[in-house]
Amino acid sequence: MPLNLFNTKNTSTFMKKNVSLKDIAEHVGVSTALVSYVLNNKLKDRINKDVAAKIKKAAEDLNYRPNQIARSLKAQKTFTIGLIVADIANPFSSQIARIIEDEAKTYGYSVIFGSSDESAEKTSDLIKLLLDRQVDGLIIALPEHTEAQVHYLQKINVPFVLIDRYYPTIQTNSVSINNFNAAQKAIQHLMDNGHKRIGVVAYKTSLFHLNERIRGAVDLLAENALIGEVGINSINQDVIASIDRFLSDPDPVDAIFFTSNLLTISGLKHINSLGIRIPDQIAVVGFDETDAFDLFYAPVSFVKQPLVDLGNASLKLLISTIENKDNIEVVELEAELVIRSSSIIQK
Amino acid sequence: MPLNLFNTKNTSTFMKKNVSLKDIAEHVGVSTALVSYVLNNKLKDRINKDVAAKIKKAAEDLNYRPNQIARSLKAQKTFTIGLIVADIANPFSSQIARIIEDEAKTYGYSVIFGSSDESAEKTSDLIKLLLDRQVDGLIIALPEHTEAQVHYLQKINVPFVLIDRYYPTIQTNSVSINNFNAAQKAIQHLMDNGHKRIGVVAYKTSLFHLNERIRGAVDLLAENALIGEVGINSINQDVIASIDRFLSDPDPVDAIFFTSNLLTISGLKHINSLGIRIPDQIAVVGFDETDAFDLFYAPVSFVKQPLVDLGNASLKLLISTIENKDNIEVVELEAELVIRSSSIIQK
DNA sequence: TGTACAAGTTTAAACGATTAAACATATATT
DNA sequence: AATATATGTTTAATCGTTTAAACTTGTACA
Repeated sequence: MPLNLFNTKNTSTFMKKNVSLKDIAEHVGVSTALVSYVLNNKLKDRINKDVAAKIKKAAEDLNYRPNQIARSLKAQKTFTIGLIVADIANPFSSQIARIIEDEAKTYGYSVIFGSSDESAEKTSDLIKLLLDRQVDGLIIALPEHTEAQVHYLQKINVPFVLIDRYYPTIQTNSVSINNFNAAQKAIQHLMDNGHKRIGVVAYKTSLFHLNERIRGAVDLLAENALIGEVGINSINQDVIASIDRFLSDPDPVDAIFFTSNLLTISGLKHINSLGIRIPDQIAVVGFDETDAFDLFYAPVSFVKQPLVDLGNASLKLLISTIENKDNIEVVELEAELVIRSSSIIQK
Repeated sequence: MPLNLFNTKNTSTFMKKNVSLKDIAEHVGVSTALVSYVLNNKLKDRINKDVAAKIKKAAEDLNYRPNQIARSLKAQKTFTIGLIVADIANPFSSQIARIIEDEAKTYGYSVIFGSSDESAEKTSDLIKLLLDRQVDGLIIALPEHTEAQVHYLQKINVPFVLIDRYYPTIQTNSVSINNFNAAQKAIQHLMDNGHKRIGVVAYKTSLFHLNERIRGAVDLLAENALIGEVGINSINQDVIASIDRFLSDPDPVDAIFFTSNLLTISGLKHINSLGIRIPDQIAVVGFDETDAFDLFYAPVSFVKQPLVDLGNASLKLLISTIENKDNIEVVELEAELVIRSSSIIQK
């Protein structure tokens, strides 16, 4: 076998060890305790200034960085929070994640995230994983059928905040919008613009927050409501079927309210493919913001959730729960209707 | 002050302590060492089966879960990786994040993420933060002017992989697409479709991977190239100026290649507002995928990066580096041109 | 009867930090 | 001179785990 001068394998055993308090202590000739006191600015008035200076210099010279794992173990606190969303690749989730990341940083916390894919089992697994890693608290967007997980978290007394989704029958910290009102804003707007027959495209789900959107719409539409139900695993197919049914109805729709961003996008694609003009033939209101709405030939009106407020409120609530605030808080924010041309008939 | 029967503050001092090996040991009446050996299936052939069964039962009954922080400290390994992206709220970043999350999980790793906002300083801070938390390795999408950070990581011998962006002059692990080829695919396609005067909208940056896109385009266009430069902090403004200049040129463009998703979206909005029809008056090719491209009246042709391959390759490379593979690997993947109606003139 | 070995378990150190308590030594107070 | 106080530093335990090494007891064999 030829000698390979460039083979770095042999040098790879050399791994620079991290500098510890012990290294500094030995370097200066004092105990690790003293080094710790100096670097943490404790016992300030007791410590010899020259020694303190020497220790600080040594820490600097050796490029000392405290091992947060060791700190966490001793302090029984990791300054890490777990964030469980449906799918970090979904813009709603990733925008929330970004807001929480920034807000967490201002409190000295880092974020470990996980995607549940709307699966209760994956949610369980993620909760366990994050708790095993000793996160100080959790922010969770729950999928369906996770009552057991919520009760478990309550039983073991872990700080957590539900975001976006929650169970109205279980008392927990939660931060969400008022989905009933949000839907009513959308429907009322369509009615105010003269639309009589309004279709609602919504998920077939047990999730309370999504059903509130339906309830808000139906409350205004009464027997005039046409509801299209969409399975989470057959979005395109069911959206198409819903729209087709809305149009072939004896009294066909003149407006459609889509109750999520994915439903809106799927619906707009189908309306496009049918050659139906928005808003002249059908008016449209969507839910949640995406670039696609801006760029659409008739910029899409939509219900805009206050993402920054949602993210910040959930983080603040979590931190105060971690810091021993013990009463439960339910934060409900109002969404805003952004009106653009997809729902306004030109005169 | 009235007595508040519902005040839970008083009970809040009760905090369920996590069950430790010591608790199991005391419960069964053995040493923690034995408990550890049993639960980790070590020394199998030496341990009394009845005792082992008792220990396992106790662990189960007490709902024992190993403290990963303590494990990490002892093992000098956290099974956590740090992911630094420009902005987790950007679809490109969040899609990559999702892929890395999934792939990491199959290796037993978790992901802590951070957004650099294209700032070299924030990148430094994030690297320090993540290293302080003892991540086993890093996957980083670097912003400009971060050579020092790369050299620092090399000096302290931390496993890391650069994704999307890298310095061709610094030997590091990296995973990216061939941006030169990607741009050429886009330009060649436009030329093949009879476009003669092609504008290229690109960031004014020192980032190699972005300049490769320009280089690829210019290589084919030669003196026919019209380049619009866009500052990262003035995207809309500069995109508008570039397009206006392209159009008012004595020899105006008949096609535009946008070299990122944000540039594409910004450009399409301006083209819309000018009432210019795509593809009849101007053909367009974008970069990276977004829902907005699908929904556009002329679905947008775009350069599609192999996100799944990028994510998986970077994670695999990182893991093998963590596990002591010592040679540097540069992975370069090919992007694919997805052709739709925005770049095809109807006959 | 003494030695070797196997079986089963414990001891103790280690990971890197924090911190109450103890310990020296010097200085002030009576 | 004896005692109190201030100053400066160390000792040792702790967080929860892992694991090499040591220890105990029993059994087999010469």
